[in-house]
Amino acid sequence: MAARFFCTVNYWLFKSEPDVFSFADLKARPGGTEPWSGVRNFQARNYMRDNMKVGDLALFYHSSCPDPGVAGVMRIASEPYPDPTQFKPSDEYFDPKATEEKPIWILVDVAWEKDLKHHVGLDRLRGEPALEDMFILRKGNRLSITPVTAAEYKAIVKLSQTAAG
DNA sequence: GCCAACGTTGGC
DNA sequence: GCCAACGTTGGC
Repeated sequence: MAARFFCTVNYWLFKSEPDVFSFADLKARPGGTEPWSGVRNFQARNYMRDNMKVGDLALFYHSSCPDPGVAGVMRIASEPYPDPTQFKPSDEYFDPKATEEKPIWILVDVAWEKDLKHHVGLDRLRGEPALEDMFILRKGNRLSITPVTAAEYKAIVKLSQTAAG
């Protein structure tokens, strides 16, 4: 085998309500990059703070909308750093318990990576045997950021290559 | 708008 | 540390 760095890529899934921030919105940002602000759940924060690496790939999932499902692929584009919205009293994500010295909420920048040929709807995710253990398909799951296995990621990209039907 | 399910808060 | 109450999420 040729010498190379052993560098594993991890896979993730990020939920967003497309009315608030969609995959198309991300793509339209300068450089296709956006700080993923507003996460106010400790488990989701910990994934960003402790487990993500620059270059990891993430599925962009549209939730709470007429056609929930995976809309595209993005890439983790920064190390974790404090979410600036926690410090701004005027911001809807302001947290009075957070200080610049002791921030509570952490984010990463994400960047548009690639479009998928077809949106992969929730019904198709649920119908795919390779995804039966997928985190977001488990009953009651509400986490906005979840890990995805390489096999799950591949299965979803494969589904995206064909239209629903 | 409904409701199941879950995370967080706060009284004790 | 328990647990009831509350707020939020997200599919339908």
